[in-house]
Amino acid sequence: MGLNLLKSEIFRKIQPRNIFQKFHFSVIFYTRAMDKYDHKTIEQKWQEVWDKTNLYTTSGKSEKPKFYALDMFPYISGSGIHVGHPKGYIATDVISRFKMLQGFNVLHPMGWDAFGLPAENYAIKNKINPNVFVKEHINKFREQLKIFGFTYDWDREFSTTDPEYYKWTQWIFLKMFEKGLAYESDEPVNWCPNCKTVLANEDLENGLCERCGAQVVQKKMRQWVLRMTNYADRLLYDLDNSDLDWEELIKQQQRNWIGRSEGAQFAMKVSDSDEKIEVYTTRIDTVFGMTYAVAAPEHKIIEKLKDKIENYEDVEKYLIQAQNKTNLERTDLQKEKTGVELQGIKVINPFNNEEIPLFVADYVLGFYGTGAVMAVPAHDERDFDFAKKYNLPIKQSIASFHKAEKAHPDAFREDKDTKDRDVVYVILKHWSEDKYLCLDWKYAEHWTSMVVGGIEKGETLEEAGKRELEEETGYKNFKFKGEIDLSEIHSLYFAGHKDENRYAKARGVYFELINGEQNEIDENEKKMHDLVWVKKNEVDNFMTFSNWKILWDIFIGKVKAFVEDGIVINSENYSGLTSQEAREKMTEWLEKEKIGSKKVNYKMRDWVFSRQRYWGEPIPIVHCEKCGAVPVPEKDLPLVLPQVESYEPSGTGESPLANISEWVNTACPKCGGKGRRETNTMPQWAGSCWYYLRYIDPKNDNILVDKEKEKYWMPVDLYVGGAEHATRHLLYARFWHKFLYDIGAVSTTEPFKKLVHVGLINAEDGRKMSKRWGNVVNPDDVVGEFGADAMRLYEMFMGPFSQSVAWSMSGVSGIRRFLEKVWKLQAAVSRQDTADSKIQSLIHKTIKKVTEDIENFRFNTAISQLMILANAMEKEKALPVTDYRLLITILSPFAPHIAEEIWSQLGNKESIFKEKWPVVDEKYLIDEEVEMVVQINGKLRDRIFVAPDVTEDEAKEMALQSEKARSFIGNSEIKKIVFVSGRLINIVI
RNA sequence: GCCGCGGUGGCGGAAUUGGUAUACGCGCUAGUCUUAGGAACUAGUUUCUUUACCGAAUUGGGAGUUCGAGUCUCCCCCGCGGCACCA
Repeated sequence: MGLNLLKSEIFRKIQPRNIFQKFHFSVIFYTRAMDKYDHKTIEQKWQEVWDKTNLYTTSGKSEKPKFYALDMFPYISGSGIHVGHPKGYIATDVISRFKMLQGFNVLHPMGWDAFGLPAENYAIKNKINPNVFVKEHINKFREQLKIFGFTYDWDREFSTTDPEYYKWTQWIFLKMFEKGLAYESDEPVNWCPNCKTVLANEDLENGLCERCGAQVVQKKMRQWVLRMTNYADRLLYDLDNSDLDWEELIKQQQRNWIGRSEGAQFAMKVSDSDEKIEVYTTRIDTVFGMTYAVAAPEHKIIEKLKDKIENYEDVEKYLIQAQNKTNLERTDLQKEKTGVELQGIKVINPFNNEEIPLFVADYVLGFYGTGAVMAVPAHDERDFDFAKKYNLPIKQSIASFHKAEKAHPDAFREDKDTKDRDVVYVILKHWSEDKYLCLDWKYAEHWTSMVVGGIEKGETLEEAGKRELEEETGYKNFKFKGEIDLSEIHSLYFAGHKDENRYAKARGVYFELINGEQNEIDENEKKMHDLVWVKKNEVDNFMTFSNWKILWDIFIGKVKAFVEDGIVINSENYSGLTSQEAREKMTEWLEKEKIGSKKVNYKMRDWVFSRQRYWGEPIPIVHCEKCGAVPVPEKDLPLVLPQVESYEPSGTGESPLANISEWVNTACPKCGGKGRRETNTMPQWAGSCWYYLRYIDPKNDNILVDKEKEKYWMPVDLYVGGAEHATRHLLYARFWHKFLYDIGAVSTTEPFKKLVHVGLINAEDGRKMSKRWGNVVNPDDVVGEFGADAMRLYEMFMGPFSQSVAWSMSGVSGIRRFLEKVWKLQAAVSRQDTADSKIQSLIHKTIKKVTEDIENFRFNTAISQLMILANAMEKEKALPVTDYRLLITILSPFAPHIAEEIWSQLGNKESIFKEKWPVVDEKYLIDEEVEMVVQINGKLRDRIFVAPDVTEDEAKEMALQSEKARSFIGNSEIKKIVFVSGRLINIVI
C-alpha cells in the first residue's frame, strides 16, 4: 500500500495536470466527449423511464424470496415538509433497491394517513372541506416524494380516508364489538376543551393535550373503549419472545407504558362494620410496617361510610377540592401531599389485627389497582412524606442487609458457625464543629466506620453506646440525642478473634460531645484504629462499609424511607425471612385465609376510542331503545361519512354528525324499530393500525387482505419511522394485529419484524427546524441545487441513521463533489483487463463492507467506503470497465439516477436494477503483504511489512532486527513477546 | 426520582471478537490555474515541544484488570430521550 502511494505520487509529478483529457485520447474507448454531470436532466429522464417501464411495480407472489419494506406513512396535517421528512424514506429505498439487486421480490408501498384532528382543525381554519384539503395535500406530498425517485409501487397507494379502505377499519371494529373487546363505558375521561373531544391516555403529554397543549379536564362521558388491557400480557411478553428485531429504546418505552407490576391484593375489615376495603401492594413483605391506610378521593367506601365518619364535612370539602384539581395539579410531584383522616373509622391489618386510621388523600390514584393502599411510611417515600406531615407513626419492618463478601477483611466463612449479636452503631458529633467521629481501622487498608460495639446483657441502647464511646474514644461528656429512626441494619461477617461468623443486628444512636475532655485511650484500642474527625459533607466519601453508608444516609435524611428489599423484622413469625421469601409466604397466607391473593396490575389502560369530531371513521353502531347497541350489518359497510354544513365540533360533547337527522335516524338493523346512529367517530390512530396489511391487497372488496397473499408477504421485514410513535401507533397496531391473529385474519402474531427509528434532522443552528425560527430547509431547493442523488446520499452519510444530526449545506456540497468524481471517472475507463487492476482487493473489501453496512443500517460508513474506493480509482491511470461497473452497481441503491445514467452510457440496455448485486471474491480479500506493528511494552515503535501468513518466529526475528525497536530495547532483558497474526508483535521488556 | 441512550480533533463522525485512535466528509492553511472565485486541482491539518526529525500526551474525570483498554470492571461528572405519586 505504502509503496503504491509513493509510486502514484511520482507518477502525478511527471504527468500534465489535465491527466483525464490525455487519457481521453489514448485509452478511452468512448469517442464522444464527456458531458457535464447535469443532475436535472438525468434525474428527470430516469424517473420517466422507470415510470414507463413499471420498474417498481411489485409482482404478486413469486418464486423469489420476498422482502417487505415499509415506511410509516405520512400524516396529512397541513404543515409543510422539510429535509428531515424524507430521511426514513431514503433508507427504505436504499434497502429496497439493495434487496432488488439481491434477487428479492420487494414490496415497497406508500399511502396516506389523513383522518384526525390536525387535518380537521386545519380545514376548519382555512374554511375548506377536510376531504378537499386532504386531496390537495396528498397531491402536494406525492409530488415532493417523487423528486427522490423512490421505488414505491404507486399502484398500491391509498388513503385511510378512502371509504374502500375504512370499510375494513369499521369491519375490524365490528369484530372487536362481536368479541366483547369494544364496549361502551361511562367512566371519567380526558376531555380537551380546546379540541372539544375526548382523548386517550396515550394522547396526553404531562397531562396536557398533546396536540394543542391545553389543560385536559376529567369529564364523565359515555364513550367507546377498546379492551387493550386484555392483551397487555401478550404485548409485553412478545416484545422479548417473538424474535422481534427492535431497538431497545422502543421496546423499553413500550414496557414502561404497559407497566406490569406483580403484587398482592387483600381486604381489610373496617372496625364495627361489615365493610371492607381492598388494597393492592407490591410490597406485602412490609405489611407489618403499615401504620395507616389511604383511599383515593374517588373511592366508593367514603360514600358508604358517610354516616360513620365524624368529620364528614371536612372530608367532603377535601373531596370537592380534589375534584377541582386538574390532572396536572394532582400529579405534580413537587407539591405537598394532602389528605384528611376519616375520623371514627378504623381498619384492621389482617396480619396483626392492629387497628389503624384510614385517610382520604389524592396522592392515591383512583384508577390504579383498587384505588386504596396500605401505607408503610418506613418503606415507601410517599407514605413517609405523608406520615411526617400528619405526624403518623413510622414503623420499621425491613432491615437493610449486608454480607461481607470476599474482598472484605472480615469476609463471611461458610465453614464456620454463625452467632447472633445485638450491636450498637454510634454517630458522634463534635462539640464545636460540624464534624463527626470516624474510625480508620488499622488492620486493613481503607476500612473505615464509626464507633461500633456489642450490646451486653441487660444494657439499653443508650448505655451500650455510651460505654463504647468511652472505651474507644476516651471522651467523657456526651449528650444522648436518641435512637435513629429506621436504623436497624443487619450484617453477616466473620469475627476473627472469636473464630466465628456473626449475624449482627445493629441499631443506630446519636450522641453529641459536650466538650473535648478526654481520658487516655486503652492501648489495645489504639492499636486497632485511629480516631478521625470528618466534616459532615465528607463522611459519605470517607466511610467504606455499605451498612454504615446506609445508616449515614438515613441519619442525614438523604434516604427517607428504606425502599429496598432486605430482611423482615418486627413481623412475628415472618421475621428473619428475606423480602422475597416473605412476599411468597404472606401471599400464601392471604390465599389460605381467603383474604386476598396474588395480583398483576398494569399502568396501561383500555383505549378510549371515540372522538366527538367529524373527521374520522364513523363508528358502525346503531342505538336502539329495544335492542341496545346494534352493529351495522357487514353488507352495509362502509358506513360513509355524510356531508355536513359545518365541521365545527359542537362542544356539547356530541360530534357534528349528531346534527344531521336524516343520517342519525335510521332503522334498527335487528328489530327494524327506531334507531339512532352512533355519532362519535374513531380516533386518528385507527386507520394506521392495519394499513400495512392493505398494501398487500389494496383493491380487494371481499376481505381485508387475501389470506394467501398475506401469508406470502407478512410480516413486514423492515419498518422505519419516528420514535415518537413508540407508545401509540406501534402499541395500537400490535394490539390490533394480535386481535386479527386471534380471529384468523392474519397468520403472524407480530406485524413488524425489524423496526428502526429514524433520527431527527435539526437545522444548521442546532435547533429544531421550524417556521418559528425561520430555519427550515426545503427538500425541493436542495434537490434543485445539488440533485436528488446528492441529497439522498448526504442524508445517509450525515451520521448514524437513528441519531439526530444537524443539517449542513456544505456537507451536501461535499457529497456533490463525490458524485462529480464518480462521474468524471468515466473518462478514465479502459478495456484493460480487470485481473491486472491493483485495486481488486479494495474493490472486494468495499463490496463486503457496503453489503454488510446496508444490512445493518450503517449507511454512513458504507458511503465512506465508497468514497475511499472512488478516491483510489481516481489515482489509477486507467480504470478497467469491469471495475467501474462494480463501483456503479454498489453505489446505485444510494444514488440511483446517476448510476442508471452511467450504466446506460457504458452501453447497457437493461436497467441497472435488473443487475445482480456483486458477490465478494474471498481471494481478493487476502493481501499480498500486510503491515505489522512492532510495539515495545505496548507502545508503537515501528512498522514492518510481512506476508499475511508469516509465522510467529519469522515475525519475531524481523521485529528484533528493527532498528527502532532495538534502540528502545537496548540492553533490557526481553521478558515476553506477544504475537497477533497479521496485526502486531509486542515485545515486553 | 426511575428506565434507556450517549460523551472521541475546530465540526459531523470512523474504529466486527480488547490489538496501528482520529477513517470518510466538512471547515481551515498554503500553493497551482485564473480578470475574478463561495469553482476546480495539489499538499497539509489531534494537541504539546521542534525549523524539521525524534519525542511526549490524548477518546468526559478517577481507579482497576491486561503484554496491550475508546472498547472490559467499579466509582463519579455531564448531555439527550422516555416515564413520572402506578403503591
